[in-house]
Amino acid sequence: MPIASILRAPPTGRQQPSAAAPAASFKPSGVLAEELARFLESGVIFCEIPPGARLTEEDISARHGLSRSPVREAFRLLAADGLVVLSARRGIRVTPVSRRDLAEVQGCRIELEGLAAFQAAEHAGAADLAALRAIVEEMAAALAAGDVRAYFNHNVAFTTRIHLASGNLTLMRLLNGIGKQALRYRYIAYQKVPDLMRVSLPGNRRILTAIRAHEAGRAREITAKLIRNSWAAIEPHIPADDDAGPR
Amino acid sequence: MPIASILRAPPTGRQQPSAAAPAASFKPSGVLAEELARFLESGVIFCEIPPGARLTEEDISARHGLSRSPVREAFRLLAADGLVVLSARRGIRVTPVSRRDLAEVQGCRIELEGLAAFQAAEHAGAADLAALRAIVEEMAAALAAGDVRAYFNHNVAFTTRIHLASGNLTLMRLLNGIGKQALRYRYIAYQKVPDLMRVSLPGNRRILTAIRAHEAGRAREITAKLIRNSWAAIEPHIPADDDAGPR
DNA sequence: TCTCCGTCGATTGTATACAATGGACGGAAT
DNA sequence: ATTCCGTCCATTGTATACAATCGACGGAGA
Repeated sequence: MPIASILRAPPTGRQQPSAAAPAASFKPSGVLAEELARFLESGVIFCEIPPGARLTEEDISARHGLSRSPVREAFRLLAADGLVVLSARRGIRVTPVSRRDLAEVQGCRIELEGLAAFQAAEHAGAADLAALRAIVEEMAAALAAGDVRAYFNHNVAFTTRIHLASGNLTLMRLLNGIGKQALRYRYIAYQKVPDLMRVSLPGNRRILTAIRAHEAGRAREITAKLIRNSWAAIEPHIPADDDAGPR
Repeated sequence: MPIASILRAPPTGRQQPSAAAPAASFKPSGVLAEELARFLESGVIFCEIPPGARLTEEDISARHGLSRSPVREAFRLLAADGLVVLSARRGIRVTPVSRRDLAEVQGCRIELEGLAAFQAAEHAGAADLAALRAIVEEMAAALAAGDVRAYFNHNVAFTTRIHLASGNLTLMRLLNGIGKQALRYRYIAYQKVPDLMRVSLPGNRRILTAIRAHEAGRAREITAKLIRNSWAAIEPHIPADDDAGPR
């Protein structure tokens, strides 16, 4: 039982659960599969469930006191976002991190985030600009307070708001997919290299400036450069070769 | 019952089906959900199941003589590729086509296919080049024979082989997602504008030339231009505004 | 006639039982 | 001692039954 105490408390006990359901670990409000997916997702992103960890549907459903149906569906959702790898009848594994994977993810992100920034600069309205400005201030506050996790969250919000401002639903879908995978690396980055904040904030300010001025090409360039920066900062902290590594 | 006779024959009758299972419509070999997903997928791509059509899990499972479990999973797979839209408790609809959607898809494709061509030009080995050359010849043959559907299939194979040659698994995953959606538009294009073949073939030849010469930037440029061309050719054949249209 | 509310049907969400498969382990034959 | 084969176990794939929810329809009241 490798990942011991991470996902322990079953949450809800809806309908007619045969055994009594223990305490809650996430909100059991709406669709169980999605709630569970979000819960597991954050676990993976913040490396509370370590890369390469092995999971089973049975295990998770027992731990959370729900049936395999929503658990199974949740895992499919994670797999679609590249956070876990499903091997038929051989269990489920959290996608390992590797420099190669990092390179692929960041390479794609440069294109897609660049496009998002470009289109955001073209289409951004007053509401978008105001929201972005507000988020940047929160980032600045988090930096001043030295709160890495808060900075990280606001940074993610900033990025997401740009995606929204692009008005391109398909692009958002793609970014959402790859973004989940990228978030794990981004979190590792801020955790290992907190000083990244100092580089990131001015960069994001410049992106906002470019968007406000409707300078699409420049917004794209700055975005790309920022991703390359963080890429370079992360890389030393990722094991050199995990893809063909031990199982 | 709108989409009448398209998906009629149930396929397998595995395990203990309560009623006798009619004739097969797809191969029941391995994992039912994936087989079914591929079957429905091609139905959507080739517009045998028309855009905007409404489907239900019950309906499909009855038609194919299998339970809702694999059907449900198949629809999740299609949804992940953007081919259908799931509305909780209100049924499933084939993603409508629209000029706006087309613009989004093609915009993203320009970036991603461009990146794939770029990286393919960097990494392509002898095997990749040989395969690409062979496919181009098949495309030429299909053009000579005036076989639109064959040309389309080979064209898709060509694109896919470039993705493979890029060696970027993450990029392939993204392209696979958006690619499915794009295929529908690409098929409409070749169906409505068969002459597109005449423009497409030389363009693909030039991409191959650029890849063979390891001219990554040029490979990207030509790819982007080719997509823009087909985009322009398709657009007039898509209804102007389907997104906010009638339900 | 118009509006509001309750009932009902259609459809998906969830729970559970069973089947099938792939790998690990152990025993027998060489 | 080594290899091959058969059995068992873990895990997912599939089938089915039941619950919950959304929307539509119709009736009662104003």
